[in-house]
Amino acid sequence: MARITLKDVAKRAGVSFKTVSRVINHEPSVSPTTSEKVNKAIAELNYVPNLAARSLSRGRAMAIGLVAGWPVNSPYTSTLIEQTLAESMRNGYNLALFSREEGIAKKIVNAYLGKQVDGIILDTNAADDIELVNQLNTHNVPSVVIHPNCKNGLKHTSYIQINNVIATRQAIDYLIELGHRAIGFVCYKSGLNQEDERKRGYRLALTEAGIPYRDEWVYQGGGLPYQVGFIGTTQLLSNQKELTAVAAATDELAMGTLGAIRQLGLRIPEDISVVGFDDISYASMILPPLSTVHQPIDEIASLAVKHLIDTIDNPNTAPIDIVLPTRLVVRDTCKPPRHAPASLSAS
Amino acid sequence: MARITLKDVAKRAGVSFKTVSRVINHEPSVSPTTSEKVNKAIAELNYVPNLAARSLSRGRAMAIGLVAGWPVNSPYTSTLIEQTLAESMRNGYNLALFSREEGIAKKIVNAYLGKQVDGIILDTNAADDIELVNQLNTHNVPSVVIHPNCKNGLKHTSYIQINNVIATRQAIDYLIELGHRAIGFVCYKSGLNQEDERKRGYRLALTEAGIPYRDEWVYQGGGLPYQVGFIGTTQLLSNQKELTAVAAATDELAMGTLGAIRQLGLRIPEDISVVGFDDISYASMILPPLSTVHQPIDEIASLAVKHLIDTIDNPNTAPIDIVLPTRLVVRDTCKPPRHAPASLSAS
DNA sequence: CTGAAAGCGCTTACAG
DNA sequence: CTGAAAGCGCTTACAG
Repeated sequence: MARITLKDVAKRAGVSFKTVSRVINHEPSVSPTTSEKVNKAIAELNYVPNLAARSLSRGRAMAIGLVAGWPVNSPYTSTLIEQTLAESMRNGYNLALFSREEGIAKKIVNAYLGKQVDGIILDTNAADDIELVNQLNTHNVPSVVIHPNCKNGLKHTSYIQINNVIATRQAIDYLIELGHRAIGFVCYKSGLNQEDERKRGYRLALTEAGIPYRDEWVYQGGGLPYQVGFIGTTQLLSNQKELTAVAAATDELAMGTLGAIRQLGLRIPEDISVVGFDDISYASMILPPLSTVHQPIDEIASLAVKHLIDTIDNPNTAPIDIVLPTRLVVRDTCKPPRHAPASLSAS
Repeated sequence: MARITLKDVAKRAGVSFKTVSRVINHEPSVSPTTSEKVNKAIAELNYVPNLAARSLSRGRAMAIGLVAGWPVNSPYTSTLIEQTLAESMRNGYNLALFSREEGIAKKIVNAYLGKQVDGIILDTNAADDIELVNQLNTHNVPSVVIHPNCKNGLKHTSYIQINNVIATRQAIDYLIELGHRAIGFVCYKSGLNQEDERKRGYRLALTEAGIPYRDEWVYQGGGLPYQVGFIGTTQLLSNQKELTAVAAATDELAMGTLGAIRQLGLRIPEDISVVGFDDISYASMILPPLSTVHQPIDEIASLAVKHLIDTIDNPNTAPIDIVLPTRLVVRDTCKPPRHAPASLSAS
């Protein structure tokens, strides 16, 4: 089965192959009759354009690259991949996936220079990528960075993120409005923005509600998400009997929190309320469904892809620096505490 | 910054551009002196070959496509993607991801004919893809199918899978050896091979140990994994007080099983033993770590990629049809039942 | 509205 | 061990 090319179609349709090219690319200047003839030939021959050839002559790969966080199979990363993939295909672009590894900066830049991808989406969540971002910028690679852990004020790079302080406050405020005053907080210990900001949000919410912040209410651990959540919650609830609610800095942590509460023989939400962050798909799939703060991964992904393509189409497109809103999703893990203090809710 | 090409390098190194091409492709017939000169020029100019051009002249995309299951962010699918990605990059191939959607068959075939990918890995787990597999085969697309739900005896298609009956028996046999006789089984209701085979494995293990199979010990539900596991286990344990262990047909189901057991005020593994299947990464990350049957996704992925590349390199490569072994992973969710019957273990 | 030419950056035979 | 030619299948200006 020899490859069918433009010329074969042209011959069959009785036109020049340039005209066929015009039809394929939907250029306006083709008479309906001709275009119909050509389309018929294309269908009969089952012709498919060779993208490599187009890529070469057009200087476009029609593919974008995604550098995702590790592990790829974490709920956050895999969802980001899923949504980025969907949006790319919707826009006629292929998605090439790259893993974060030794020498990735060079690999990415080469993929761009070698025209395998037209631009890069980089998820910096929980990663330190200054070097990589700088490289992309130096080589003028159209790129958008998701959840930047730092911004270098670069001219060619766009940023998309959420406000973790506000996000956390949405959850803690909700708990406070329900009447909780003794609220534990479980998070990772790390120097990463996300963790620091979420902890700051927790503290701020408490303080502004007139509840003094206490170090004993906060557990910061290192290790695997579920285990940090499980161990942290067990410790918090065993030592601080006054706690009526636990907020976990991520839903993955919250999974451990739920397990720990049950293990302690307590009920959710009757005895202890729980709130998470991120709204990973598990949040709504477990029992009881987890109340959490929704991080709009789908919007992030779709905005990232669209803006990247805009930048590819027109290199003069101004970079964006956008903060997307988060929102509280009330499900079944929160309830007023058994002995609610007389009207505490402020705003 | 104009693109740097073979010719620029050739000029700088003072050789013909053909020689540069030889050096890049590590062809043996180049004198060390020349090759050194060329490499120097490449480094100085920061030259990167244009893959689109190479693709065009070589007829190779240096990329393989993966059609993964939906949702992409399930533990199984995302891990498969992760491992396929790693192995592809290790072999110098890019990975293009495709989502299962309307018209995917045509899209995939076109990606191949249009030389965006050199071959396809198709994960059929929990999907009915006869049409797609047939299409790939008809168009001679090098392809390997993972977990085929059916095999058409096609000449150009390879298969990689596990034996779900044996896998399940490994788990149930283990429980039986520990002394359990009343073992519940939670699974999805569906006509998919995987479910049917796992249920058959459960039944077989029981029967061969001289334990009569009982329908009341099996829960088959539809819906979200965690919820099926949770509801099924709650129901099983509430109605069949004799049960001392629960086997879940997948680890995702098992997550729900664990939640349900705790909710009932029972302990794992003191009161109830639990075993899962698949060994998703969560299995070892939760508390208590889940005993389960390991499905070698990494081996599956790496074998799939390697065989696919072999087939791409040499179209006469004979298709493979391989069943990879699974193995029991003992962690902390199983224990002999409280009142173990006097020596039951057979083999 | 349509065609002939040149070129995208590489590689594959063919010579020498 | 190295070079000159032709071509991969398209597209981009340039003509008519």
